[in-house]
Amino acid sequence: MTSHALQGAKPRKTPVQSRSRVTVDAIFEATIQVLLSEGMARLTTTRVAERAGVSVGTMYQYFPNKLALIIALNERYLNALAERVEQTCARRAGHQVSEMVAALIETYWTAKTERADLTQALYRSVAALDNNALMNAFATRVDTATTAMFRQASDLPPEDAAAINLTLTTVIYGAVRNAFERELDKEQIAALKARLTDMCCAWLRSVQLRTQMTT
Amino acid sequence: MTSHALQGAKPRKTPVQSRSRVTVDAIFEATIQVLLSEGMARLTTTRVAERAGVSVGTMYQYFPNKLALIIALNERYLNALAERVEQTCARRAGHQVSEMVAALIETYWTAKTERADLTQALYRSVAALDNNALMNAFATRVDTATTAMFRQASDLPPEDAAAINLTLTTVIYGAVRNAFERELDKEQIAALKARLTDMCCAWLRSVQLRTQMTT
DNA sequence: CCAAAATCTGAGCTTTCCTTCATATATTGC
DNA sequence: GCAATATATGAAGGAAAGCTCAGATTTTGG
Repeated sequence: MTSHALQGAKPRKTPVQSRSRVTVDAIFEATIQVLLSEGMARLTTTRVAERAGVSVGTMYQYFPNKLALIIALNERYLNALAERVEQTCARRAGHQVSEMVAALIETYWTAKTERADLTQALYRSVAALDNNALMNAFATRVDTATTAMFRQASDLPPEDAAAINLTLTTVIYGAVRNAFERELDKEQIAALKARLTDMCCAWLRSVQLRTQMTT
Repeated sequence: MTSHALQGAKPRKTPVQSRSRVTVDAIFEATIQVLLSEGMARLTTTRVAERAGVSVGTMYQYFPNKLALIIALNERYLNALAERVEQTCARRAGHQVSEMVAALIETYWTAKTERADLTQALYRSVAALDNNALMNAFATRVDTATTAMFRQASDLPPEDAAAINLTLTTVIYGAVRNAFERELDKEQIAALKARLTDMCCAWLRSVQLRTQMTT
């Protein structure tokens, strides 16, 4: 089902000349703008093409259908996000868990905050896709990076990394998303971020205490 | 915008005879089934009516349009959920925060787990609506109940209730949702639930320690 | 400078689906 | 039993949107 869901979602043709690369970029940008101004329900191929300043036919030369366009847009965004998380993780090898958690939250939170409206629009567009594959692929990729990081924490038994990773990432990603779906002002958002970090660290300390006792 | 989004979403006619109440129930149940089997994208009025064993015209007698149907379905579900949370909250007045948190997680988690597939289908249907109003109304209602509960905790300064409530609910609701969107087996889900409770409690203890010191 | 390849165009075909309404049937109150 | 009211029907109108294709335009490589 997973592989089938992504079938026919690949670009029909890959741009080779520079003008077509410009075209594809324009289409992506137009998709974002339509998504923001009209919402997923009113996002049509004609509207996107019009906004991008190209004809519908051109759009269909690079995306076999509307779904493929939305999927490609999300892949683009998720890849960029995954790269940032991977960088963050790579830089924290050997540090303390608390630092790792803080860095992870920081990275994720900033990435989402930079374009909060886009973040929300994309969340919705994936939901409308009825397609788990996309998010799962991203989750797996990021999980690999974060688990590897936690395994190299200076103050954590490496064998606990996987379990701790699952808990932390679920809480962090979930909380961040929820924070953005509520309509909160900047202060509340900032306060939440600090408390989320606190909470994760408090839990980690309690876990560390427990493992010390049994040693 | 909020009020406008819900305009025309009210039932066109309220059932008065018992047979029509049966009809409306059948339509709701059919909507759920179509949502589960076909997904939001392929949910059409004809399909719903067919599944419900009524004609399209009948459906339009109670719901002015497709959107209203989806909204009504979600309202129904969210109201039931809100009631359960309110009950949970009412029963914990005067208890310790840790008990409150555990009860809140328990309630929320079970409600979502009972029909995990429906939970996910509804999450997606709201997303497709592009409608914050619905979720906001629910969030506000539940927040009132939980904040009131925390204000009556035996081991918490009442003035901290609001802030603590925001943090806890964001983390809990977010984490629960995220847990359901990942494809995890039952064991992992159960483990997550326990750790989420642990985490909230660990944080609360650290907050209590800090306020004790300054007193 | 020219042929081949790449890219672009957009009117229009087709499909899908929402919604209406004139008509028919069932229920209620008297 | 009979009017008034409530409820059900589903063919058909109409609008919206996805997608195609035959031909025009631009770029490239030699």
